[in-house]
Amino acid sequence: MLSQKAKYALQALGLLTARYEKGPVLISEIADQKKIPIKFLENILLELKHADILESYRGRTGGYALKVHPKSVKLSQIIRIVNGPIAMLSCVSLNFYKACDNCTEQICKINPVMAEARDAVLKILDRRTLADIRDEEF
Amino acid sequence: MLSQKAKYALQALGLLTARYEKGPVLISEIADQKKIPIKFLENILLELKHADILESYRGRTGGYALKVHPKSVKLSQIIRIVNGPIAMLSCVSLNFYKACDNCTEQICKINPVMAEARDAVLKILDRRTLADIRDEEF
DNA sequence: ATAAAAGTCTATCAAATGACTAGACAATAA
DNA sequence: TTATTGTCTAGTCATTTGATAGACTTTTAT
Repeated sequence: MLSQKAKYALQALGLLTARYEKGPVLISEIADQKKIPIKFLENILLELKHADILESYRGRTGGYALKVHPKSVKLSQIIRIVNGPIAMLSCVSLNFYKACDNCTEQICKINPVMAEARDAVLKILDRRTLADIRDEEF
Repeated sequence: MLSQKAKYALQALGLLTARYEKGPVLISEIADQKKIPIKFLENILLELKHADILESYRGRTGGYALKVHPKSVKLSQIIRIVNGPIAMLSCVSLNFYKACDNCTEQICKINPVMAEARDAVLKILDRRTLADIRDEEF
């Protein structure tokens, strides 16, 4: 399951995508609309900024905005930033690989199944972008 | 990511599948072979017994054995027992559904993507059974 | 200038979860 | 009848997660 943080991140990005190229949005506005604790949201947005997904402006007319085109950001990328590995086992992770420490056997039958599962999810999450979770406008 | 517990469960089941219809296997033997802390493994096997996947025998010739045919146990089933939901969001879970509490919008764009992702994993995990992760024999 | 408004950053906290352990108990076969 | 095996409840300990506090910096409107 995705963490609450990851869910919040996706919700915030849905809003920011709808506002793409329409000027920065206040953290407080996002927090209000999406019912996210504001200080928690601050951390999340900052992390996404550090990952070059968002850009921010300070001062009176400040706020957050998408830094790149919505279609250029895969959902898999977002999830990796705010939630970590997508694979079910680290020994099968493409971006966070780590060998199993108790896997004595050369031939593990679990590994290939989990690799299949990983590919199946990635087939979805690599094809879907921020544009796909963009908030409807009113 | 699957918990350590889930990983241990799958490893233990790989061994028990190889021993299917060959009499009960000691917890201590499984723990040794798979390098799993024995008391932790006890809990896991007990849980799988309560879920009717395993059966156990006490006393001198005791131990654990698969209760049903390996091909009749889907990996998705095991994961749900020892790890919980397979879906990335509870609002998209088939077996552990729970509505989002901060989802004010009628139309959530995240939900359908996560449903797709869930279906993609399940396509693998519903088709694979214990027979697919059965330990090789020597 | 300067005050108000915005994001930045570090630190902290409580609660939940995860991984594991202890130990008394119950059943069974030799 | 006793050694061996599983049963079960409870507890510990470390880590992660979700959330908060508050001082600080930057920016803009006046």
